[in-house]
Amino acid sequence: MSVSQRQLEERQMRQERILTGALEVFKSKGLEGATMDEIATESGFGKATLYYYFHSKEDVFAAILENGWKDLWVSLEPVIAGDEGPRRTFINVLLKIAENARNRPGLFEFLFNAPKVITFEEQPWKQYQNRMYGTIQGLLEDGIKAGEFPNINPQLLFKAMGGLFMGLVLMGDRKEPVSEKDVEELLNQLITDPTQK
Amino acid sequence: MSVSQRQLEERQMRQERILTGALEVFKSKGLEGATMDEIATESGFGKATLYYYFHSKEDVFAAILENGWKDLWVSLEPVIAGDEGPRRTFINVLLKIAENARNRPGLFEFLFNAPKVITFEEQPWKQYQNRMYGTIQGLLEDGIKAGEFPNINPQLLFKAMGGLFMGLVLMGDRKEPVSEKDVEELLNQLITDPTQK
DNA sequence: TTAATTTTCGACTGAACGTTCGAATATTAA
DNA sequence: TTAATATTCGAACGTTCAGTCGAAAATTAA
Repeated sequence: MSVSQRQLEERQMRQERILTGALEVFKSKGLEGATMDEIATESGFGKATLYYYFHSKEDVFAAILENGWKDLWVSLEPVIAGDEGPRRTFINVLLKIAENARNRPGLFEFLFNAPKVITFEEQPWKQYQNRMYGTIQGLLEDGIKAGEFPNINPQLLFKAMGGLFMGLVLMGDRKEPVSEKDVEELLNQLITDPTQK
Repeated sequence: MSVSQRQLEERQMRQERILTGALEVFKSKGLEGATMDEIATESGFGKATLYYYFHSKEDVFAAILENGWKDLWVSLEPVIAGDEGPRRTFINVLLKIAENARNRPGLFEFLFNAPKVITFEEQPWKQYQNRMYGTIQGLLEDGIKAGEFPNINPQLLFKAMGGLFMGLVLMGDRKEPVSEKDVEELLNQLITDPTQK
C-alpha cells in the first residue's frame, strides 16, 4: 500500500486550503492579476508547494470553478429528482441555489462572473453549468406547457428570471437570506400564475 | 499658432485608430492579457507611438470606456429631452441603446462587461453610466406612479428588464436589428400595460 | 533652402512573476 | 534503527512586457 486513506484526506484538505486562499486572491485581483506568491502567502504554504499540489496557476483557477459547480449541481440533484411538478421544482431549485450562495457568498459571485473572463480549451465545470441551466430551462418549458406559467417565450423568461434572481442573490444589499417567500414573490411579480386567482 | 485645426483632427483620428485596434485586443485578451505590442501591431503603429498618444495601457483602456459611454449618453440626451411620458420615453431609450449596440456590437459588449473586471480609482465614464441607469430607473418609477406600468418594485423591474434587454441586444443569436416591435413585445410580455385592454 | 516642430519607432531596461531545482525536513515502512 | 517516500520551501531561472530613450523621418514655418 503506497498511500493511506488518511494521507489522501489530508492531501485533499491541503488542496482545499490552497483553493480557499486562492479564491480570495482571484476575487480581488482576477486571474492575471493574482500572483502565486500572494496565493501562497494567503493560504499559508510556500510557493513551490502550490506546484506540488497543482500543475499551474490556471489549474488552481480551474479547480475552484470545477469544485464549485460540481458541489452546486450535486446539491441540486435531489431537488430535481423530487419531481414535484415544474413550478414547485423550479422554486425549489432557486431556493437551493440561494441557500448555496448564502453559505459561500464569495464563491458564488465568482462562479457566476469568472467564466466571462476566461477562455480555456476544455472547461470541465461547463458541463455542470450546462446541466443546471438546461434543467432550469426545461422546467420553464414544462411549466409553460403544463399551464403553470403564462405562455411566454421560455428563453426570454429564463433571461429575465436569471437577471432578477442573480440580482437578488448576489448583488442584493440585504444581508438576510433569500426566503421561500422572496422567490414566490419574485415569480408572482414577474409571471402571474394563471391557475391562481 | 502652434497647432492647426487639421493637425488636431488628424491626431484625434490616430487616437481613434489606436482605440479601435486596442478594443479588438482587449476584447479577446482582457486588460491584463493584452500587450502593448499587440495593440501596436493591430492598430498599425509602433509601440512607442502609443505612448506618444496615451499615457499608459490603462489609459488606453479607460479611453475606450469613456468615449463609449459618453457617445451613448450623448445619443440618448435628445430622446430623454423629448419627454413623451415615461412609457414612451422608456421604449425610445431602449430602442436608441439597441441602435447603438447594432452599430458597434463589439464595443457594446465591452461597455457592459468590462466594468466588472477592473477597479480604477476615478472612472470618469462611471458618471455617464450612472446618469443612464439613473434615468432609466427614474422612468420606471415615474411610469409606475403615472399608472403606465403595473405596481412593482422599480428596482426589481429594472433588474429584470436589464437582464432581458441585454440578452436581447447582446447575446441574441439573431442578426436582425432590434425593432420597435421587439421592445414593445418585451414590455408587454413582462409588464402588461394596465391602461390597455 | 533651413531651422523648428511634430510624429514615428526599434532597441533597450528593469521589474514582475510563473515555474523549476535541489536540498532540507518530516513521515511512514520494515 | 534505517531506508524509502512524501512534503515543504527559498533561491534561482527564464520569460514576458510596460514603459523609456534617443535618434530618425516627416511635416510645417520662415
